[in-house]
Amino acid sequence: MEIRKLRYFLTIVEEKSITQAAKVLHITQPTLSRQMRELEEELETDLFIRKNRKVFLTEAGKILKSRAEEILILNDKTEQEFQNKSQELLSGQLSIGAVEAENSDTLATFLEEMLAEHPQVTFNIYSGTGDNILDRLDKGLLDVVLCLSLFLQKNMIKSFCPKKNAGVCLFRGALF
Amino acid sequence: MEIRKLRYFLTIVEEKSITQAAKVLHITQPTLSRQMRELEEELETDLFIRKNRKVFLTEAGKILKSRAEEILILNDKTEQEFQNKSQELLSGQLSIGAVEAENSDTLATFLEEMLAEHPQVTFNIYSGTGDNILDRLDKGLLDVVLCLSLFLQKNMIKSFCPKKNAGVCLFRGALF
DNA sequence: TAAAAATACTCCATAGGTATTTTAT
DNA sequence: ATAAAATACCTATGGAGTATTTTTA
Repeated sequence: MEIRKLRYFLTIVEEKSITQAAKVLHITQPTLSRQMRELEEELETDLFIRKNRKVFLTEAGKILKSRAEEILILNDKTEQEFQNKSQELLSGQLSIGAVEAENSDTLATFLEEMLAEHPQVTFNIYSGTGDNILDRLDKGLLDVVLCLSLFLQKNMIKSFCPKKNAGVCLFRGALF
Repeated sequence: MEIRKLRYFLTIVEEKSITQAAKVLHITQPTLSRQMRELEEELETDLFIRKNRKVFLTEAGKILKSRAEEILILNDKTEQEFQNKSQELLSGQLSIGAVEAENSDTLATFLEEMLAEHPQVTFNIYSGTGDNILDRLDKGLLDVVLCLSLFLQKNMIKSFCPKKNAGVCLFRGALF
């Protein structure tokens, strides 16, 4: 059962005619007729009753109609999402401040994930004492500050990501 | 965006490897690789980062993962529904009693819908006075009695379908 | 160097088209 | 008689395979 056939099916339901639906879909009537026969064979059920030069739904057809509507709505919303947001992915240069060297493992993991999630992002890493980092932060030189949650300095950390209890903290942007 | 490609995509996510996913899907690695490139081109987005001989999801890939899961669950449930219930459709002979001739329009509409919904059902129509119909009903000769709701006789009607306020009433079976 | 992914082709299944027949009003 | 659906047959797109090269740990 493929998306295409479900879309063909729903168009026929809307147009109440295979010929009319074929016009809407910009395919020929025999192609559409055969595709629907294949869908019926696939589901081992009749979906339509041909009567009075119109197309009626069987009980099974009505069930498929509601299911197909759900599936197509989800599908189309997903495609929309990618059409609209394809260029909204995070990109650019990110300046990261790491408090001391003790959390280099966390930093490595974080970077690996970031690189996988945001391939267009490049990084600058700054290491230093808490005061040093805080200073750079004040001057707007850092976008992200990384530190172990045990050593979180409340006056320094404005937002904390609860998903990662090792303590990845963001100041600018909205990564999480 | 077709169901098949979404299924391929999710298998790669689960297996964290194109080669491994290809084995699971019983297709070859180059086929799967090309299908995913096509999906990426279609959505105009990178979905994977190839790193450390493993496959990581990009941000866009993570979004598609959750959407694809929803779509495939719906799709598979629908297919299941048809596999299991293909022969459970209503069939047989239905005896219908119509109170007088005044609701022939309602009867015609009802029959048209029934025929579309239940192609394997054949009908017998009995027309008569309320008493006449009630008599046939008592003898078990009628399955369905049709009448206008204005003229519903409470002692006669055991169940009434609220969806159709014209008054289509069922005694045996469970059409609604 | 070894394992996985990407490329370059070839093949074929099937979506799609044209011409025609069948069916039903 | 006419309009819609079905059937038969042909074409072509793209899904799938084999062989090979490229990449990276």
